Amino acid sequence: MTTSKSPFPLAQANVNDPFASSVLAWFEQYGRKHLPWQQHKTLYGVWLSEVMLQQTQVTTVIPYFERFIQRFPTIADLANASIDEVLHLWTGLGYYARARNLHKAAQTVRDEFGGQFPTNFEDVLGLTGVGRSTAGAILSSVLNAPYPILDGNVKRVLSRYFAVEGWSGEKAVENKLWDLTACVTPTDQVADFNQAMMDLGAMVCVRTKPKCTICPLSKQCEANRLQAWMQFPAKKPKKTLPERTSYFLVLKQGSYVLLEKRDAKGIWGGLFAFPQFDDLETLKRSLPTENLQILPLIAFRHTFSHFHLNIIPILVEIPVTQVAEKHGNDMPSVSSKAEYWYDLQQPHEIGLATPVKRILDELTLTETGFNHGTNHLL
DNA sequence: AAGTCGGGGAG
DNA sequence: CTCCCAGACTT
Repeated sequence: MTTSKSPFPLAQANVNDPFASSVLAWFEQYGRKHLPWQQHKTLYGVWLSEVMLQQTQVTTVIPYFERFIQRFPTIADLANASIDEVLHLWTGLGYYARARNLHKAAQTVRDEFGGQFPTNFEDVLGLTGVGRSTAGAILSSVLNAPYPILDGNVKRVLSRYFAVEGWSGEKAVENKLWDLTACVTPTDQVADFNQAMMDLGAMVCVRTKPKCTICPLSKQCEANRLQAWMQFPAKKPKKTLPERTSYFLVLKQGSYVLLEKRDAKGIWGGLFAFPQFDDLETLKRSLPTENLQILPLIAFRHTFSHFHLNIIPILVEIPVTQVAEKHGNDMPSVSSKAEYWYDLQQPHEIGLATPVKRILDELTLTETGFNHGTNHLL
């Protein structure tokens, strides 16, 4: 017999406590109950939604979730799919490590849990891409298991209600917020309560101009009492994003464009992208033959979490010869930097970063003649 | 503890 | 432009 003490405290409140009862009463009347992943709840569907929702707004996730579930109705379907197809369905959603982790975790479920998504907290937490909050969200949402959650919404509600000082990026503040969420989360009706806290944060206790007059917690909210909602939660210390410039080689021959598969690690990991260079000279030296026409397309900026990237696409067209018609349509192997000639007329389902997809879409418009040869990138 | 990972919604 | 979103992982 074991008394394994989890380092993660369970929900500790009673549903009749003022905090929980107020939140649950509000949820019954105003909470969101018709989101796609809330219908016919399954561990798989809620898991998928929670991963997609990491650092991503609900309205953005919905169409991705629908497409993903339709293509991969079960965990087995996901586990048995190729990573390229998974990344293809993730294209545009960002944070692509989530897709790679999701795919790997699906294979873990298949191989180590007999295809059944685990219901034990430690097992769920062990799946790659699933942290404490996501694990708690899944098990509480589907099974009413008594686990607290701590996402951006809950952090904001609790930071204001208890007037918590400091930025949640600091470990001490993070721990304090975890203690608080465990304290206010009831042991019953956990699914509704956790959903209610997120809905409150998303609909009432919003970042700017919170609707305190209609908030079920305003009577006991410390920030409201102090008339200081803007001070909570403390803002992340801002730093000016560094700026970089890259040249994208758009090497085109007929309807084919050269892409290469990026390393699994790093930015746009596992996606296909144009060969990327720090300067124009290096790009030119990489060209297969001399005397090819260099045509700079319109430059644009793409912003990541931690830097700005100025992108200068360089179009280089290789004349179509008889010999050149024989581009292999083989997908590159798993080796990094594998080359792949992307056919604008018959695009393969692979993962593409948004700026790459944008350029390819423009090329496709030109290629199909729909745009009468006007390239918007020019 | 700090840095790394996208892209977009909203102001 | 700024700020941040149902965060997790790596170093």
